[in-house]
Amino acid sequence: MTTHTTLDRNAGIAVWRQIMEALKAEIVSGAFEKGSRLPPESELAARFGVNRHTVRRAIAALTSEGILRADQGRGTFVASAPLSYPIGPRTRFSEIVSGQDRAPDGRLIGSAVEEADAFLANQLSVPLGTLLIRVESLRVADGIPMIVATLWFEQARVPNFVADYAETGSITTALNRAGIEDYNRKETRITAELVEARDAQQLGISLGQPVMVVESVNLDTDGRPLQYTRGRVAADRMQLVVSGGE
Amino acid sequence: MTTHTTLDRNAGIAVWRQIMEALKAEIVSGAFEKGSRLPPESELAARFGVNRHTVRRAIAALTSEGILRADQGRGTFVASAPLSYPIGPRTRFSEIVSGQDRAPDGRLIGSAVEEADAFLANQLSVPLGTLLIRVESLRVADGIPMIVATLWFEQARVPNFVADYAETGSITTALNRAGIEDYNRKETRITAELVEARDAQQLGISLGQPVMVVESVNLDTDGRPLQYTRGRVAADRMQLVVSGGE
DNA sequence: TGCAATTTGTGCGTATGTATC
DNA sequence: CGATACATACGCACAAATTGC
Repeated sequence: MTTHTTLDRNAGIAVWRQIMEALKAEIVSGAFEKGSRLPPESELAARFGVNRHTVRRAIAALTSEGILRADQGRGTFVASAPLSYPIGPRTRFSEIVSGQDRAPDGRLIGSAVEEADAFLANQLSVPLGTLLIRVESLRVADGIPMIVATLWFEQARVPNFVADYAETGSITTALNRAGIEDYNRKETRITAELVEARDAQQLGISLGQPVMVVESVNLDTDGRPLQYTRGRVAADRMQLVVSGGE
Repeated sequence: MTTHTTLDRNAGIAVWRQIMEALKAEIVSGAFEKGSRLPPESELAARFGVNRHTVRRAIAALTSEGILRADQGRGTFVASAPLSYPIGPRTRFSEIVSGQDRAPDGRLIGSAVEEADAFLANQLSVPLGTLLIRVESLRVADGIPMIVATLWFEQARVPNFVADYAETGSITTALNRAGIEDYNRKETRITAELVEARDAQQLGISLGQPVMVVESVNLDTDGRPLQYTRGRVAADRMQLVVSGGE
């Protein structure tokens, strides 16, 4: 018995793409580890009830995404599982990405100075109306956009943040230059929404696709709120992982 | 300026479906209120850069979902805007993630015995073909459906689980009766998808809405996998909270 | 070394679905 | 409502690379 996706032939989504998503989902959730061999095409075709060509097209799409690699005569192998993003007190995008052998980058999309409204003032523990720096950034792994994030800082604490971030592409480094040596994740709240038009364009995904919305507050070493972040994560490119082990 | 949705011509997703999702996203995000009239088909066709037939097909699909209604000679109208509950910083369901299996109201939807496929065998560390109990359950809070979950157990370990769960409404209690006194969450993986038709009905949400997919494995006190769960959470009703302290 | 089995890669003909005009 | 062009999916066959005996 097949456990998961039943193929929908009249949904306006090509069968090869449905198979591609199904395979990606299995790889993401750990059914196949990195480097392991996939079942042969003929077997997958039988399992999905389609022609081998159709499976091949799904594999080809995943190959061009760098997720699979096929060797003639040997088999098809998991080249690099889609990124998983472990959430914990020391969550840092660049470390997570480089820890999975990918090249991280942070691109500055835009920035502004604005006054703290009630919500932000509460999140950052500052008086209403405090001047904040708002930064829009796109985080990229191996050239593939992963997260669109909006970050708020108290302007007085990191006056030169925008220039430093634009130069280095790393939030941690930019904060270091402002004299902030370390920080910890306080709490992370996760929900999902349909992607907004602007984010869809930045992430290069279609409208109507879901994104995970990750809200978090970082604390400095004194336990004072330093940064409030609202990230929108491309759901099909990344998986959030919460370790339950303690 | 109109944000131009880029239509992928060779993405394996039919153009009419991309337009359908784009329109749905606009309705969800409140660009059109309930009862308001959509632009005429010719105008939409021009905006998306497609033939009017293609727009008509998108509208037909939305009509069959009950989202739009077309009146000859008058126009196309928003019949029912998908409902959405605002998510605030004080959403209170954080316990459900850490103690997801102790949800106060668990309703048994169905159950079956099936053989472990490759994926489940791997997750549960059992041989391929091992008999598993699959349980479909709906978890409700304050009368509002929150999560549709599918749980798999090795049948030999909990032979009477279904009856016990149906009687008590509690997974923990049902496991206790099978002699399993305690278990721990190994890891939780979170991603987001568009809701499937069956889940949409159970959760009482519209098609096209996102759900958070929460996959987890529970270990018994010996560290052996006991249960694999795949929960679909109504994203607009619930927020997952991860504390940074772990 | 040879040879068979397995697995990916490729070509072609056909039927159906999709989108335009 | 056709007529047309293209993408999608299928079925069959065979070539090329790898592995194991």
